[in-house]
Parts: sequence; C-alpha cells; structure tokens
Amino acid sequence: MQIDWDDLKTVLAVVRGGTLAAAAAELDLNYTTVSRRILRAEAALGEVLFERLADGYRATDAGRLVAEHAAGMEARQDDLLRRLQGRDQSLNGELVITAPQLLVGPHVAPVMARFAEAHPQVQIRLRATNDLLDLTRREADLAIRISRSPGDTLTGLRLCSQQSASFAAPGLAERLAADPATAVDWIAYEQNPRVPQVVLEQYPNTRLRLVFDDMAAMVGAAQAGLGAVRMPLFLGRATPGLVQVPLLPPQPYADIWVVAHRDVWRAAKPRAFREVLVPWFKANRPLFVA
Amino acid sequence: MQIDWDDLKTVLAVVRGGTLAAAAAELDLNYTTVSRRILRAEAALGEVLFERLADGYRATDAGRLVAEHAAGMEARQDDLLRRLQGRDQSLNGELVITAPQLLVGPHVAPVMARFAEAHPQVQIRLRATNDLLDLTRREADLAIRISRSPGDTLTGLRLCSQQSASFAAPGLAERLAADPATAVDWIAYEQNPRVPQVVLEQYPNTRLRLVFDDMAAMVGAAQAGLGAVRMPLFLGRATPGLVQVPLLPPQPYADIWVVAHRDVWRAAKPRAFREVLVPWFKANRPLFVA
DNA sequence: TGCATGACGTGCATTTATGCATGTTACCCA
DNA sequence: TGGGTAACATGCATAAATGCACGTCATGCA
Repeated sequence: MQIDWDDLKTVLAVVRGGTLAAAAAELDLNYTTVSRRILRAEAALGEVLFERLADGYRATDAGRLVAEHAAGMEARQDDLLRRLQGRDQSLNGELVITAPQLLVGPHVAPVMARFAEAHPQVQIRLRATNDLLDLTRREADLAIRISRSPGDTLTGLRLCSQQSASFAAPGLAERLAADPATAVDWIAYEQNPRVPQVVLEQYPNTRLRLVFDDMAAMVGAAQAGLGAVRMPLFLGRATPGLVQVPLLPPQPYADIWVVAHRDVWRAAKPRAFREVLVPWFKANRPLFVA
Repeated sequence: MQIDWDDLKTVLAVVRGGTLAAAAAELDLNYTTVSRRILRAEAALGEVLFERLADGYRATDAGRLVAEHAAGMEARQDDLLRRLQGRDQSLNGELVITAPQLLVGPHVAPVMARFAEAHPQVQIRLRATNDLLDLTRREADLAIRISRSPGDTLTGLRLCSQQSASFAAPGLAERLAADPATAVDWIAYEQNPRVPQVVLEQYPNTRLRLVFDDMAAMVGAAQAGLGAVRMPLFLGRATPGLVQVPLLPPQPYADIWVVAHRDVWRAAKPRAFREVLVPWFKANRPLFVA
C-alpha cells in the first residue's frame, strides 16, 4: 500500500482547521488542492475520513485516527528540524524570538538593535505575545519569559529577578500624598481580580473598580487616571505618565528567563543572541528591583 | 519552513538502498525523480545529505539524521495502517500470509484452497519463505511460524506441537534394516552441523557428510539417497521417496503457531482465515507426532 | 422573503513533477 | 587495454497536480 505522506499531513490540517479553507491557509495551498488530497487519501486508505457538512468537514473515527498518527509524524519532523537547527553554526538566516509584549519596548528592542548591528546577516523575527508559544513545535527559536521555571523540555537561563509595585497617574499620586485616607480605585488583572490584602491593611479606602484581561490596557487606564495598577517595576518606571504610589510596597514577582528547546539552545544564532541579551539584563538589573 | 514529507521518505529510501536506482525500485519511481527529490530536500533543509560517489550515494551525518527521523515517521505510518486494518470488518481485498516453504505444500495450501472457496472475494497473497517477515512493518498480515513463542508485540495461537525424526531413501533404509552397523551418511542443517549424540550412541558408524543451509535441498538430497536427514515428521511423511529410519527416535520439535500483530489480529480477514486454519491442524494433529 | 456570507464542488488553463532516452564517468574483468 | 556494466546527470515530452473562475447549497439576518 503506497500512501502519500503529504496526504496524511493534509488530513491532519483539515482535522485541525475544521474546514478546507482553514487547512489550505495553514498549508499555503488552494483549498481545491486540499479537497482533492482528502479524496485521494480516502481512496488510498479505503475509508471515509470526513463527513461533509454545510459548515465544514467533520472527521469520522477513521479520520481522527489518521490525524493522530499524522500528528505523531509531524512531531518526528519537528524533532528532526530542531536537531538540524541545533547543528547549525552559521550566523545568517532567520532567528525567531518571542517575548512578552510589554518587555519588548524597554528591554528586548534595544538588545535586538545591538544584535542586528553585530550580526547583520541574521534576520530577526519577533513574535511579541503573552501567549506561550510552543518551542517544541518550532513556533519560535528563543523565548524571553516571565515565569517561575524554564519548563519541561526546555533549557533556560535566569536573566534577572524582579519586583512589582503600584503605579498611577501623577494626579492620583499627589492626592494620595496629601490625604492617605482618600478613596483610590484599583485596577486588577483578570487572573487575580481583587485588591491585595497588603494594600487594604494600610489603605482601607482602596476599592476594586476595573478588572482587565490585558496588561497593556491596564497601563493605558492608569495613565488616563482611572486608578492604580500593580505592575512590574521596570514597566511602571519605563512608562511615561506613571509614578510609583505607596499603596503596594515592592513585592516579589516572577523572574525573567531566556529559554529554548534543548536541541536548539546551543545553535550559533540563539547563542549569539544570548551573548547580547545576558549582559544587557546584568547591566540593567537596578531597573527591576527597588 | 515547509518541507515535503515525501522528500523525507525518499531520503530514507536512498539511505537504505545506497543508490538512487535501489531507492527508486523501493518507491516504485524512476530514479531521476528520486535524484530530484533529494536535491529538493537538500535545498529545503539547507544541508548536504549525501556524498555522490561512483558507486552510489553515501549519507552524510545530516543525511543519517534525516533518515532516522523519517524512519520514525514511517513507523507511525505503519502503526496507522495496522490500526485501520484492525478495524476492517470486510471480507474482500487482499490478505497476505507468510509460512515456511515446506509447510505450504502439505498443510497451508489445502487451507488456502478451503478459504478461497468460502471467501471468493478475498485475494490471498502467499509469501513462502523461511525468513521471519516483519509484521510490524506490514510485510505480511498473518504468519504461520515454527517457533517457541509468538514473539514480542505479536499475538498468536499454537496450532499444534510436533516431533522430528530421521528420514532417508528406501534403499538406505533397507540397508540399515539389514545391518544396523552399516556406515550411514548424515546430512545436517547449517544451524546445527553435527550428528546428534543420540544417533551416535545407537549407530556409531553414522558420519557427517553434508551440511546444507536449506531444508528443501536437504529433502532433495535425502530423496537422491545421499544420506539421512532429521526433519519434522509431517515433512518426512508427506515427501514421496522418503521413509522414516530408526537412527533418530522421535524428538520434540518447535511448535507450529499462527501469529499476527495485535493491531491486526482481530480484523475480519485474518480471523476468517484462522477459522479454517485451526480446525485443519486440529484434524491433522496425528500427522505431526509419532 | 430576499440577500449576503461562508463553505464546498467542478471544468479548464497552467504550472509542476515525472518518466524516458541519451550521454558521461568510474570501475571491473578478461 | 578494451569492452561491458553500474551508477548518475541532462534535455525533452508527457502526465499529474495545482490554482483560478464560476456555480451550488445551506445558513443567518434584516
């Protein structure tokens, strides 16, 4: 039985995407081609893999089985590509970095500028997102992360430890300085939607007013004078229109790490990037703590 | 990075075959196509995968790495195909049986005849060989084997136990009956190239004369009167021109099993074949022991 | 009910991959 | 040393896969 491996890959894409069009986009193909590959796979395997519904393709049991195994094949392919990448000692081509959005402006961008100067042959692609990209699936080569540990199959280096504190617009800060008993609005992050106990003990008139799911939006709200926000020190200090307020004394906060899959860690480009990144954070350590 | 999975498969075939032509034969392609796929894979991965030598393609380190992972992908594909096959409840299409050459004539062929009559829609393909085909790699669906146990990942059923004894041409048998001290030539199998101790104790004039690597050839030699041969009882009894001689009393011999990969065992076609196979061996049990 | 949308099928032109025939090179053996 | 073989490269005709334009059908909403 001769079954085309790319047809299996196509089945996987359709199961993941749910429609021919989504799969085609993922595979960078026309959806007509996807349709025909599915037909070919069904003919070769002698199984119906999808139900054709009005709103897309739904996998049958057989289709799911094929997709599971195709995913296994894809994992082996990713493994291969990572290992080849790990052997790569060249300083040209592309390097994909991911970092938390708000760390990019103050710290990642300057590092990228220095790196670009030192290695003009390397094209950096930055993926600024708070999502944790899957380094095993090669969504990025090197990740800068704010977390407790590098993670399972990843290798990492702690760049620096940091603290958080409360920040607000200057007007609110002045009002608080004049009268510590003034009522203050607190803007909380969705994952921890309350006013910290420490704040309430010293400033019982603080009340929860807004809960956001995005730190950039919280920064904007604080700048606009809507309330006080807990954020990392580096961020509050680097944001114009914000000053530190004494509501929340400096607190421990998750460390900053640089991590990569261990297959990729020692390759030339990630290594060269670290050689700029690590000294930068060493030199700027005071910006992260009180 | 978009790399064609079939190109990886092609790299694997070239690493296995050593030449473009061998890989092309395995893949059922023209070797020109194989050559171009290798070039495409090298371009996509940015690595030289083979050294072009006068006597073929030799894999570089990178080439071996690719082949290893492609082999992993192939294993997943085999896994998938076996599982789909295991779900298959149809009684049409192909069923691949493998059996030891010499068991085919007297016992497998009659079973196949009955099965073909009961299930005319199933095409049987027989692979008669003494090599152990790899059922994990789907070289056969169902195997009839002479061995001690079904094996690691395989499921099996013991068809019957059997014994071996010594056989020779009638002329030699008569000479031995007339004079037990007569000199007898022993034809041995390569894996055990000596006269059994039991034989020498009773018939010290037996001497090793020929060592063969093929049981069919040994049967022929015995028929031609070249000497006595140890063989399974069923074989000696079923072979015209051979009679049992008392040199070697009946000995325990490896059992006869029917085995399949456990993914495939319960599929309709293997099950249906067993339903003919098992009763046959049950009915013919006396042919295998003294 | 009529219209816009999203998803899929179909026929045809075009691009791409494949196979075949021929040419080149190294090697083995008489 | 010369002829045969095995392995690979190359150019060209053919076959196959792909993309595009258009058509159909179900769904949701005004």
